[in-house]
Amino acid sequence: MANQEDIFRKVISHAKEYGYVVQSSEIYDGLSAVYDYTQNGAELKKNIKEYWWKAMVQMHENIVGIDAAIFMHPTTWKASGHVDAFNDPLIDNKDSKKRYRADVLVEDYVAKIEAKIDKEVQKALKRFGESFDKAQFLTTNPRVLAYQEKAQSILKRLGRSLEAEDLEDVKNLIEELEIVCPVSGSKNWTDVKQFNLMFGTKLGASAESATDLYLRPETAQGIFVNFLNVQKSGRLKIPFGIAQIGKAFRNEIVARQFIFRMREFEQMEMQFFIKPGTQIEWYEKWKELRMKWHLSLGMGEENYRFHDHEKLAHYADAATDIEFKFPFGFKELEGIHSRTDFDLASHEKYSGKKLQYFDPEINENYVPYVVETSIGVDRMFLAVFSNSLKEEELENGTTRTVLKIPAVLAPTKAAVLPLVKKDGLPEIAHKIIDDLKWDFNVVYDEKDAVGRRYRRQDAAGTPFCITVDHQTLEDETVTIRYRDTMEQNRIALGVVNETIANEVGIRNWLKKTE
RNA sequence: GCGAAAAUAGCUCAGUUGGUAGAGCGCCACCUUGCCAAGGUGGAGGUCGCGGGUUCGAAUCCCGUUUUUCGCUCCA
Repeated sequence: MANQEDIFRKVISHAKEYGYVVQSSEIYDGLSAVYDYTQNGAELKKNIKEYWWKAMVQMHENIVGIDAAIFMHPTTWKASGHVDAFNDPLIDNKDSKKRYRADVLVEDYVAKIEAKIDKEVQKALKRFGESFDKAQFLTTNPRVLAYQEKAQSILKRLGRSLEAEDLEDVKNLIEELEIVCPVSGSKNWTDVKQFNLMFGTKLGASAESATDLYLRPETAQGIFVNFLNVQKSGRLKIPFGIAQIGKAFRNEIVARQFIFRMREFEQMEMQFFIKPGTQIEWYEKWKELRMKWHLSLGMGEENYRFHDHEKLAHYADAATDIEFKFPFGFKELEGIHSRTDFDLASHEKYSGKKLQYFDPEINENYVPYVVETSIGVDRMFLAVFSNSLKEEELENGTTRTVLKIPAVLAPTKAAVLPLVKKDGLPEIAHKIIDDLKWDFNVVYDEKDAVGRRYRRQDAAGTPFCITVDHQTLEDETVTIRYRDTMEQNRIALGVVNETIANEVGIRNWLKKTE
């Protein structure tokens, strides 16, 4: 366990030292759970997104990509269920330090009253035997009636207070009912606080006329509200998918573990619209396809697993996570959900617009079902980065730090190194750079012994080093040195570009799982 | 948000009972070398997370605060 923590610490400090990730606003002591991607991190992130986009959009004739705005009409979030599901009134017990949802505490109390009613019924049943009329008993027994009245008045008051956002009254209610903490047994409560997991903001310059807006807590809704626009303009036939990459925002109570859980994060998701009744088939299909995508990067089959949800979200009828073995254990990397027609049907209801598809095969209109694949860009970044960082023991007893980022994703594809900085070697190296930079991110380095330069590129994650030496002057060949194996080959100057292109091309990587 | 621990140079860390801020690596310049890191010389870089207090004097003791890590809690 201590070892795991050490590894994670190394990952974080390596990310900083080699220009991948730093804490946001570091000079002002940072901002909790917000991180910036610096030069190499920005490239890696961009490459991850491109690898996903090409695999999903470019390689599927029936999937198109969109880019919806972060701001959306506020009603969107009522329709999606986020306004209700993301608003929790919470209260802490000062003695046990436990936190509860205030409404749940009250509801539990009511449940106890209902249990008492039930007990009365059981007692009566015993007393009167066969002739017992339960319905009549419930409407006439004075004790039961008193319980019922109490339960109802509590729930009414709770509902009223929550509706009016009168949190003080919710606390008063808890105190009046003398609800105790199940753990400490004490009535020593804090005030009730509202935790809204969506970030709110205002649209409109003046305060009076401004509209309350939310920063989107998921990108999916931008796809659902545009379902018909895209389907019609693209003349798309079911089954088809709409993909999107974009930022989402959640005001997490606890946001931690580096870039694993951030308040501002980026999602890559695809909503696949299908005929109702075919969802299981497509759900299984996408589970398989998405796992193949992950495995194509060669980061080790043993580092992935499916985790099926037992408790399903309000919108889903089947859900699984692809989990990855992060330095802190197996955690969710991607979610695959069968969302039914929940979202489109809900938007129909709230907007009053029909969001249906006319299926010419069966001559019928229907609200399509949806299977969603949703992966966190930042989590994917962390998966790639943490899995790539290795400390290797070499034969000569020394160790090397190497960042074995899959070449297709590596920020810098090659370093060009003159063996010495004289005899015209730097000039040749610069010429090679001038050619390669049309196609790849490349760097030049002439400082220090070449062995040390190799190690420097290893640690930065550069998969190839091209070295210009004195033989280059004679026969126009250079050596290419491979980061992962440390092997070198001598190749002709004329095939350098092609050689690298083969190694980093998306085609060759994605084909690995076909 | 609660509890615990931590914060000193870009990185990893040392700093004794409170007495003028250090090392290694890295970085920059020059010299030397030249195919798997750590030769030579010189140099830059820190008001010790921030604010307050105690003291003649605080990196060190006390209080507060911010950030990070771990545990709890939450996680559509």
